[in-house]
Amino acid sequence: MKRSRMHVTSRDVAMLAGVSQASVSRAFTPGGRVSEDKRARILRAADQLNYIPNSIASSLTTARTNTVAVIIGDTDNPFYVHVLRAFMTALQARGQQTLTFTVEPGSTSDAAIQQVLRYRVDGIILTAAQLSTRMVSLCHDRGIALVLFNRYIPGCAVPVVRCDNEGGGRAMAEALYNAQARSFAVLKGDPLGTTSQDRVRGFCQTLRELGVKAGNIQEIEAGSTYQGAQTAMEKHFSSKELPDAIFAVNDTMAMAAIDFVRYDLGKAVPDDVMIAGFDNIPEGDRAPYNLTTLDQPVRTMVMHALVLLDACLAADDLESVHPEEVVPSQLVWRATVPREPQS
Amino acid sequence: MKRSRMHVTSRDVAMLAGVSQASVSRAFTPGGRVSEDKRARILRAADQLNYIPNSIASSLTTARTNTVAVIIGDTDNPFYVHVLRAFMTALQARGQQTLTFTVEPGSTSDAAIQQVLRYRVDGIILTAAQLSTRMVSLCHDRGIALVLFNRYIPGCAVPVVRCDNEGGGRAMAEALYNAQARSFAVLKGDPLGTTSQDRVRGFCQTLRELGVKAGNIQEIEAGSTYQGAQTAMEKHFSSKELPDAIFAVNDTMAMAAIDFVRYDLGKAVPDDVMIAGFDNIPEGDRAPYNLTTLDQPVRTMVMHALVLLDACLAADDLESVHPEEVVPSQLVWRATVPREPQS
DNA sequence: ATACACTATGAATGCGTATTCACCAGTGTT
DNA sequence: AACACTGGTGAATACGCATTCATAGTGTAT
Repeated sequence: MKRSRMHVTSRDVAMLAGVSQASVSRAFTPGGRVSEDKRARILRAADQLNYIPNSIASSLTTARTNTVAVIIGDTDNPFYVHVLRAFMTALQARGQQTLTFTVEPGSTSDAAIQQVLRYRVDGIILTAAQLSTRMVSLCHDRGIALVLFNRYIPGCAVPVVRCDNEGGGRAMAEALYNAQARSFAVLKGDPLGTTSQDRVRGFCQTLRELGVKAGNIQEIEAGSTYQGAQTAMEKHFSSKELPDAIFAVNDTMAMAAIDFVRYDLGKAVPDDVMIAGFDNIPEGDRAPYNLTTLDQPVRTMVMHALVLLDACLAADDLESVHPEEVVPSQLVWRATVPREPQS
Repeated sequence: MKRSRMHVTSRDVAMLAGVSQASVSRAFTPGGRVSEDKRARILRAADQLNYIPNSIASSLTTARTNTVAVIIGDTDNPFYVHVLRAFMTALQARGQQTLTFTVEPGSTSDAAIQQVLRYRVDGIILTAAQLSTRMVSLCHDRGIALVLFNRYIPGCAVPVVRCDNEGGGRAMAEALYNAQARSFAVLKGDPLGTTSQDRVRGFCQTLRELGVKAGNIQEIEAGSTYQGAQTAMEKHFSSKELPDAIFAVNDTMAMAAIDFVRYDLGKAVPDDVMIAGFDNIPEGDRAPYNLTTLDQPVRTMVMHALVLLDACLAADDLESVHPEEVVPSQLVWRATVPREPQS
């Protein structure tokens, strides 16, 4: 008796409504051709039986699961948590399911993708995680849309949405230079991540173009987390002198740098050292930090990613779709870098 | 030609390996009875064809999707983000998929659950979100495991894992009282959330038992977010005097309170006012805050939740499973409440 | 009136896998 | 030598739905 109502199928509904199973299916399919009165009768019967369509079965015939996998590499970075939230919200609004995966930093997302492919997701969005080209072609062969978010694979034509990381680095270099900084440190993130690489490259290159000598640009591996940046700061600046400005490749690290400078060194930001970040996470706007940073327009980027996803889904030929959508970042002036030149 | 290899099925593998489709299925099923040499041959053929089993099809026959839905209500609270991460990690480690849903604060999770039920998830974990009893029975009738996390529905026998929120509130009341606080404010969270309710109740009740008059306990609706707490603080304490101690129902609000006291009022914590939170999010441990709070053992709670989930899955009769697992919180002494009585 | 376009409907079929059933070949037991 | 028993195997079937095909019904143009 419990069992009997555990699995109400379209057939049961059909029986109660006195129609064929096919009609029930049509009644629940948006474009289905059923007369209005019959549809009403069917819906009433369905309601009475507490019928809930089985998406699994439907996916089997339609070869569409209406599910998108989001693979997120760096859950320690609040920015990517916000990205995940934005994707979940946007996908939900579109009536799609979100299959979420985290990938340990350092390891590749191959296993996750392999797993995801079993579930025949319609598309995959990959943020902040490594990926082998083998997996790319695996997805490609299966006609599964794959969109990279803020990451790209050199020499591999995959749809990408990313911030203009290099441009952001450039802009920040100019901003700090204009604020009269002449010696610099860069807190670098994941060495394998193109995001960090590009930001650092843009930053350092621009500084050199501005005439800053290489000796005055200190590149520091900081592991991309708060902890990592903290220990890196400790290691480099406990005894040695601070540079004029520190550019952290993300806000979390910038916050660690600020905390270290203030609470361990007892110095002031920006008076003793300017500090800037990248991402513009909401936490950076709070009173203790008031962090000058570069805004990544998450919403816009997410939107672009989904548009790209749809394009892949619609295209019969995946070959035809592999654009690269590059969104500019924008400098957000706050208190950790003086706005006006100091003298 | 592209199409042809887009859907490699077990039948294709069977053909190449010269066996029946049934054997291929057995070769991929953990307990499947196949001879070793045949299994090897099958796996080789599968590898050659890039075969990936179709979980959708398999779910249709087994009535198991190996997928768990995690519904999260309060994505603004870092604590629940950590909870989500913990669940994702744990589920992944168990080889299960995570279907993630967010629910707008204020709205109920009924729609999300309805949606999730279509996908025939094996279980649902609900954190920080409202839920109607109607949905509970809907899940129940379908034999779908439902576990509430840090939330319960009064008068409804659903498996629950939660922190001893009331006990935590009590402990904090004693701690603050022992630190010589005599006037208090409580920053309350979601009025509908049992979490906030319980913490507040435990706190206030204990204070009264300690002899604090009701007039010296100020209950403030603060909406559970940083922003909410900030504006609540502004509204209540811009002109009026501060109490001896403020207990925020979660760490995020406590951080907002600290920031407000320091940066807007220019007063000191804990010298001018003690401030305590609840949850023990990692951010509270950083230098600017050093927040005294109550630790919720997330890992333990997540583990309990999954054990409960398994129990529901294993039980033929869902009726038999509806325990309530209550985990104690633990006071974490840091700097925002003086440890020794001030005398 | 006939042909035609179009809609509403049910019967039948297929999606890709797990599982049941029947069968067969060995292996040891009495 | 007859027996039960075990493990390996393929044919056939079921899972729940979408979709195709054929049929009947309705109206419009010829």
